Amino acid sequence: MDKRQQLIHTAFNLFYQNGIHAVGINQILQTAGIAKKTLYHHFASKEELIKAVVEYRDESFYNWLASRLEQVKPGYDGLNELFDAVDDWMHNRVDVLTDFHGCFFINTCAEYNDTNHPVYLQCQKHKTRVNSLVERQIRALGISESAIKYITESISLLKEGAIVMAHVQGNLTSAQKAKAMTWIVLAAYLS
Amino acid sequence: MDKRQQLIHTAFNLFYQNGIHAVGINQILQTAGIAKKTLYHHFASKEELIKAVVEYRDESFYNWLASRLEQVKPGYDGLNELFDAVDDWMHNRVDVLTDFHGCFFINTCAEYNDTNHPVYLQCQKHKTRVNSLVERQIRALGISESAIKYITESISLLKEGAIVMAHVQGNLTSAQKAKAMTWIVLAAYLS
DNA sequence: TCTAGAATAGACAGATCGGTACACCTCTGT
DNA sequence: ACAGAGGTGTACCGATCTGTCTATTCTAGA
Repeated sequence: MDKRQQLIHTAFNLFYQNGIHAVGINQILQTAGIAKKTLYHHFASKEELIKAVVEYRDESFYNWLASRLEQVKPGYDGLNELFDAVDDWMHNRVDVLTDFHGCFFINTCAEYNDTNHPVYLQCQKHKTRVNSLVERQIRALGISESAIKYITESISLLKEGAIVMAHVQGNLTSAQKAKAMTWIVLAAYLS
Repeated sequence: MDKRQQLIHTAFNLFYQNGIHAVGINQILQTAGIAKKTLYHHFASKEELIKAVVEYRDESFYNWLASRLEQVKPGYDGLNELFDAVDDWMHNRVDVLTDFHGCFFINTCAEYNDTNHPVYLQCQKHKTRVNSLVERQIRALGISESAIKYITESISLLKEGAIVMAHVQGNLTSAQKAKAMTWIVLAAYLS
C-alpha cells in the first residue's frame, strides 16, 4: 500500500470530520500509523498535504457523481439522478464519500476565507467542474444557449442549498425538496 | 465604551474574516488594544468568548433581518424583501453586517463539525430563528397548515443556496435567482 | 548479494497557543 | 478621601504546533 495515498486518505477523514485547522500533523501521523519523516518525504509542508487532500476529494467526488450520471440519459433523467445521488450521500448510503459532514469544499472555503488563497481557488475549481456536470443535463433539454447558463446556476443553487440544509439544520429531506423544485422551475422556464 | 462589547466586536470581525480556529487570543487583544487580563476578567475562556461572539452575531443578524421584514407587509412583499435583503448583504450594502464572507453560522458549523457541540447548537438555533421569520411570511399567504412547514423549508433552502453560491463561487446574482425561483415555486404550490 | 531508497521511532528546535500571576494605574460612588 | 472594581503591561507556565535531525531498519531491484 502506498504511504502517500494512505496519508492523504487519513488526513481527509480527519479534516472532513473536524475541520482542517483543528487537526494537527501529529494526529494524522498517529491515526495513520506513519512516521513524521515519511510525511515530509512525500510533502514539503502541511500546506502541500492539504492541497493534495483537496485534490483527492475533488477527484473522488467528481468521479463518483459523474459515474452516477453516466448511468442514465442526460437531461431530465440526469437531473433526477443528481438529486437522488445527493440524497444517497446525505443518508450515508455512499461508501466512497464517507460519513456525511456537509460539502468538504464549502467547509474548506469557510476556513480559508481569503478568495486568493490557492486552497480556496481549488474549491472554486471543484464547484466549476461539478457545475459542468449539471450544465450537461440542462444542455440536453435542447433549450436556447442563452438560457443554459442561467438555468444551470439556478439548479446548482438548489443543490448547494440542499447540502447546507442537511448539514447545518440536519434536514435530510432537503434533497427531495430541491428535486421537486427543480421540476417546477424547469416546467416554468421551458413553457 | 464597554470593553466586553469591544472584545466581542473585534473577535467577531476576525473570526468572520479568518475562521475561528485560525484566530488566536493574542491577535484579538492586539487588534482591540486590550489587555489579556481584561479578557479573562470578562470571559472564563476562549470558548466563552466564542459563545458570546456567536450570540452577538445571532442577535445583530436576526434583528437586522426582522426589522427589514417589518417594513413591508407579511407574505409576498415579505418574501421579496427577504431576498432583496440577502442581495444587499452579499453586495456589501449593509454596514451593520460588515463585509460579506458567507454565512457566519454555516462557516462555524464547518469548523465545529460535532453536532452536539454547544457552538454548533447555537448555530442551529439561529437558523431556526431565521426560519421562523420565513415561516411568518408563508403563513401570511393563507395556505393550509400542513403545507406551511414544507414550503417554509423550501424557501429557506433557496436562501441558503443563494448565500453559499455567492460565498464559494462568488456568484452575486444568486439572491435574485433564488427570488425568481421563489415566485415560481409558490405559484406552483398555491395553484 | 549488495546497495539505494523508503520507512521507522523519537528527540529536538523554535514558535505560538491558551491561560495565570504580579505589580501598578485610573476611575467612580459614597 | 478612600475603597474597590476595572484596566494595563508584561513576564511566565505548560502544552502543542510545524518542521528538522539522527540513527536505524526494512525492502526491492540490479
